[in-house]
Amino acid sequence: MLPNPKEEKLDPRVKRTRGLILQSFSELLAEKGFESISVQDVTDKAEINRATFYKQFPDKYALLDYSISQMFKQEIEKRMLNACHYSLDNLRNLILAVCEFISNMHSECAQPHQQFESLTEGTIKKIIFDLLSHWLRETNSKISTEIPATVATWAIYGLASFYSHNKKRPALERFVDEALPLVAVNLEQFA
Amino acid sequence: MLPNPKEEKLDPRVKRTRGLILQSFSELLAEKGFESISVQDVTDKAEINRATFYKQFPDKYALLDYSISQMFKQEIEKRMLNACHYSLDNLRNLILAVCEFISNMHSECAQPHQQFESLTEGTIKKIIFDLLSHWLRETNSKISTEIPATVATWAIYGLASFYSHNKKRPALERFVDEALPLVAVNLEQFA
DNA sequence: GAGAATCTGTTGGATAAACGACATTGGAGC
DNA sequence: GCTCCAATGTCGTTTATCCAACAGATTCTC
Repeated sequence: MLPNPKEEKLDPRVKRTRGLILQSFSELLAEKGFESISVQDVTDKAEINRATFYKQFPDKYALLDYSISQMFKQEIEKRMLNACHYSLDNLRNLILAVCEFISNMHSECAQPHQQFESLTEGTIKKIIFDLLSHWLRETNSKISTEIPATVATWAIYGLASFYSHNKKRPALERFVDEALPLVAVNLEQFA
Repeated sequence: MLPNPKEEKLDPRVKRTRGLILQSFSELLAEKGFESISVQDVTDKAEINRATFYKQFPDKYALLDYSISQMFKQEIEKRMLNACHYSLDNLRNLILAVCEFISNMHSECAQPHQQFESLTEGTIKKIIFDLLSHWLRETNSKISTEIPATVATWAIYGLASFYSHNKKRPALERFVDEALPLVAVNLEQFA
């Protein structure tokens, strides 16, 4: 993965511990709201020591961040968006991915409150922004990528949020096709 | 479990490690023969260090013993045979359990050679013998339990082995019903 | 049958996890 | 207000796991 060339050789113990924490955390999220999940709950279910949790994460908010980024990055990798370049089709796939990810998040979590969403929003947008910046810089154009990437990031996230909150969710493909040009217009100079 | 009142409070790390080893070992047994499974194979699949394996088990034969006992004891516990006493019905259930366990072992392992069987035979018989001894001693009869338990153990194992090797396996229930009296006759004095 | 490759069982030193304990915080119930 | 209880975050010590390396044994290959 290009934008994430780290954590290859990681101590197996750390890998194992994080895996157990992530697993039990996501199971707990399916049971109850984030705020009512304690670090105790997580470590009990994961069968690890509470002190070990704090060696891996400062607190449960850091765990939430890490958990969301891992899942979202995994989604990106699965669609091979991390290993490619900017194109209208890839942009379309990215928007699709974000819409589906956020929708799934809402359906898998027991209580996806507004507060929960605002906690995850920044994490997700950061990844979108990094990916878009990577795409745009790759074109070697001399235009600054920061502004266009920012606009596109917020637009994409906003679309996905809107879509996932929509009671009568329209067909996703149609929705994305309708929204795509509005996002792409600011990126055309990189195509 | 009465005949196994040990290993309650075990270091979580040890529990985890053994679990990973057992899991990957049984997966490997489903792929290839015991002799062609190396300690390397097990630790690679389990994602633990090879030195860690040797802290838990002297060699792969010890792992086989441990694995078989764990699975067989679990089967016994599932049928609640460990928490009860001697009766014709319980004896029948025990024979059923042994027959099914050995049959399953043969169907789940890729290459259940004769050599493999002789390695597991002693382990299984030990557990049967201990359980029978436990049952018989519970009756408080003054008769020595050693001889009757030995005879019954070998008979039961022999029946199960015969059954599992039979090409045209008869209905298990019928088979056991036919064999049951021959085993029970030596234990009637404890009923 | 010589050489290469693989597996074995073991070691010493580094590091992560377990454990028990502690002071602090914040909420629930009275 | 108050007490009680549970969760938090931190610490020092002990223990299990990791890792690299080793010599010896076995198997493969040419």
